[in-house]
Order: sequence, then C-alpha cells, then structure tokens
Amino acid sequence: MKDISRSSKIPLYYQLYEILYDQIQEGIWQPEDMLPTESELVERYNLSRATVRQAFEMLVNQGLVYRRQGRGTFVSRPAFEQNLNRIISFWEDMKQRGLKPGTIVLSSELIQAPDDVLESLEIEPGQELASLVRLRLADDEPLSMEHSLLVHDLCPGVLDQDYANNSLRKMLADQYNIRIVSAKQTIRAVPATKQLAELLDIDVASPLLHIARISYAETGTPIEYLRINLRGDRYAFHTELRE
Amino acid sequence: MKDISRSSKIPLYYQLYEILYDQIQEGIWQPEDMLPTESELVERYNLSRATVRQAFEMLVNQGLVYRRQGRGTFVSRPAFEQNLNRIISFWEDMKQRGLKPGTIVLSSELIQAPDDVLESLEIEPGQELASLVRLRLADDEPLSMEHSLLVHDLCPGVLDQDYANNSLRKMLADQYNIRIVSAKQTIRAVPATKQLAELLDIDVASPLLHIARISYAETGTPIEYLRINLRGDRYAFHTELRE
DNA sequence: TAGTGGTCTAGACCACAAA
DNA sequence: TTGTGGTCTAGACCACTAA
Repeated sequence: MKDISRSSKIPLYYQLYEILYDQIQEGIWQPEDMLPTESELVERYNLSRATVRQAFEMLVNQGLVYRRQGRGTFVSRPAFEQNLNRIISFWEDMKQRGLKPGTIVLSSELIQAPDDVLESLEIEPGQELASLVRLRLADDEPLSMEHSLLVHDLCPGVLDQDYANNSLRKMLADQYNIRIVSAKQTIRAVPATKQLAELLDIDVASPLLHIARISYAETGTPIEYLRINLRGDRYAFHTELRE
Repeated sequence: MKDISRSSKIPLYYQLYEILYDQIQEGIWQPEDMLPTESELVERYNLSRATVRQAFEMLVNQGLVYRRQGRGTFVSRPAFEQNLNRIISFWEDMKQRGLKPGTIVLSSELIQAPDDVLESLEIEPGQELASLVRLRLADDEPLSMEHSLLVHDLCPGVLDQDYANNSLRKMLADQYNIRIVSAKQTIRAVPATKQLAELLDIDVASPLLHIARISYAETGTPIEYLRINLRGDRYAFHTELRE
C-alpha cells in the first residue's frame, strides 16, 4: 500500500489526495461505497484532521466523492463523462471509455522555441523547450498524436524519462513539484496532413479533432503548450451545459 | 458596511464569502485589484485565519479571484470565453465573437420521430416531432447547419413562428413557459456530406465540427434533440480546464 | 527584510444520522 | 448513544515576492 512521504516537497494533503484518487480509479471502492472516515485516515497516515479534510475537499470539488454529515464520504456515480472541463490524463480517459491505452514515443528532444508559442508560454525568443511527440493507441489502434512543448528551464532534464509508461503530469509533480492545475484550450476540426494520416492510419484530409492547450501551474505560470490531433472516427467529446 | 453575525446560523466563513462576493459584484474592487489580506480580515471581523481562508477558497473555486503566494489575492479578469459549459444562443455566440449573425430557415415541418432519437427524447415510436432546419450565417457567409427536433406535444404549434428572426429558446420560454436549463452534448469531427458541402459552400469531405445535443427543461424532461454541423475552417470552441 | 499566502497541527464544540 | 462530517480557534513554520 502506498504511503506518505514526510520528506517529499509535495504537500501531505496532495499526497493523500493522490492515494485516494488512485484507489478510486482502481475500483477499490465502487460507486456508493463509503470511504475511510476522517479519523481513520488521521490514524492511518498520522496526519491532522485538517490535512485529511483538505484532501477530501479536492475529491469533492472534482465530483469524485460526496460527503454526508453524520454518515460518511461516498464515491459518486460516474456522471456523464465530463472530459471537457477537467484535466485528465490520457490513461484515465481511456479507462473511462473502456479502452486499452498505449503510447509510442516518436520523438523527444530539446528545441528552440518557435515564434508561434512565445506569447502563449510567456517566454523570450530562443528559449529552450522540451519537445515530446507521442502516438497514442486505444485498443492497439492509433487514436491520436500528441505534441508537448515544455518550458525546459522549469523542468530541466524532463526528457530523461520513459514517457511510454509514465504520465508527463505525474513526472512534473513528482520530480519538479510542478502541479498543473488549470488550462485553456481551443478545439477545432481540421483535415489530416499527409504525415498525420500515415501515423494515424487514416486517409489524407480525414477529419481530426485538433486541440491546442496551454497548461498552467498553481502560480499561473504557463508550463506546457500541447497540441493533440485525434482521429475523428474514433473520438468524441462529451460535456454537460448549464444555463 | 456589512458585518458578521455570531448568533446567525449561517457559518462565519459563508457570511464573509457573501460580503466579499457582493463587494466584488458591486465593483468595489476591479479586475486585478488586490483584496484585503488574510490578516486584515482576521482583524476586521475577528475571525481565525482558517475561517478567512475558507471564504477565500469559495471565491477561488468560482474563479472570481486568484491568489499568489507572496503577493496577495486579486480579482480575476472575466474568463476566457466559456462557450462549452454554458448554453448560449447563436446570437449571443456571434456577438461575443464580433460576427454578424444571420439565419435562413431551410425547412420547418412535423415528422414522425425517427428511431435514433426515441431514447434520447424519452418518447414512444410514432410520436410527432417538430423539425426545424436552419442555415446559420456569420458575416453573411455560411457557418453552420442546425437541425432541431422538438417534442411537439410539449410545444404544439411551435413551428407557426418566424425563426429567421426569433430565437427558438426564447419562443419556448415566452409561448410555452418551457425553460431549457441544462443539456448534454457530444462533439465530433466529421466529413461534410455532399448536401452539407453545398449548403455550407465548402468542399465535400471537409472537416466539420458536429454537435449532437439533448436539451432539458427544469423538470429534467428532454425537450429538443439538436444536431449542428459547423464549418471547421470558421469555428472553434474555447474552454478552460481545471484539475 | 517584511509581508504575503501555503501548509500543518492539536485541539474544541456542533449538527446530523443511524442503531 | 455513538460515530460521522461541519465549523472554528490559535497557534506554528515555510515559500515566495517585493522593496
């Protein structure tokens, strides 16, 4: 069982949040199951109650659990997939959709920042970016191409990792104490270029869902410029609207 | 100046939240203005710091303010267009984007409900639907094709109106007292059919953003099944994500 | 260096639900 | 009555920002 590291730079409440989050994702608790009580977690992990509550609060804000005074904390039923308002990893997304995720790293290198991302990432011309290109598979079939550009000064050496098996977000959190907490994105429908068509195993000019996303750390600092091209025949967004 | 009541049943943090919320709404602080610090509020209202932080947290969660370690708490700028979480009319959308809206009604008729919408609209086979097809223009150029299917029993005679100049939502609210308050939608990238290509003045198989949306009244009753096909070269969604 | 918000502790009392 | 989460206090130390 995972534990909490006192020496880590990652806040205790966040470590607990990750533990609980993972356990819910792994299905250790099913919808409507009651989670451990606050006092159980206080004892189990040797934390104060306020710290435990802070972790729970994150889960509540995400709609993953709900709390009832006098009763306990329970796993929510999965809502209509809400993959447009929340930042989730590719792996989580595939799991929610019942598909088997796969990743092939196509390239991983340091580059000079191209002009078109300078403003988005709030950096100067010539600054170095870590460029990571990954082909994503769902049930062993190509699904999408992801191109990440990271401000290398903020996470030096970030490319010395194996991103076929590790989440970039997790690496940023664990190794550099950078937590991506918000993002802005634009979604378009675009035709597949010849290169994309080959990689994704579709016809040239087939419709793709194209996402351009800027991700920010808690401080509001831009961390990543991400472009995703998703096969239009294999992927759809689901979202709920309010008045 | 409003104050906090210790005898009230309303939690102290919530009372403070309301005070700050109102003051922001009243424009006492403008975007980018710094709010009082935690310790100022602790003194001013005789609260503990944790209570003050709880009030701030609510404001942060709503996106009304943001906080920066070492600097302070500031009023947020009005957000990046949030056209994926809110139901807005075509008119409002065009206005926000600075484009001139236009509408051409292509067809308006009663039809038997096709099988593929029965479940979505929670109706029986053979039930009558009002079908309304509109071409939408932006700056006098074709932008999208919208096909609405309405449960006719809930709004009889709804098609006896001029939808070139009137909003369907407004008509439902004014004439039938039906307010659409929530919706679920799916967004895909699809190739333009020959018919759509002609209407939208694009090449066959050009990428389109396709939306399928079910809209619900306050009671949770499905009202409308809407399909929109938007030109990929002229339209993009913008949205913000959170952890 | 002074002042900000971020994290964390160790208590306390309360409201609510279930047995 | 017992155990749950909800509210609140009074501290402490840390990380970051700006002067």
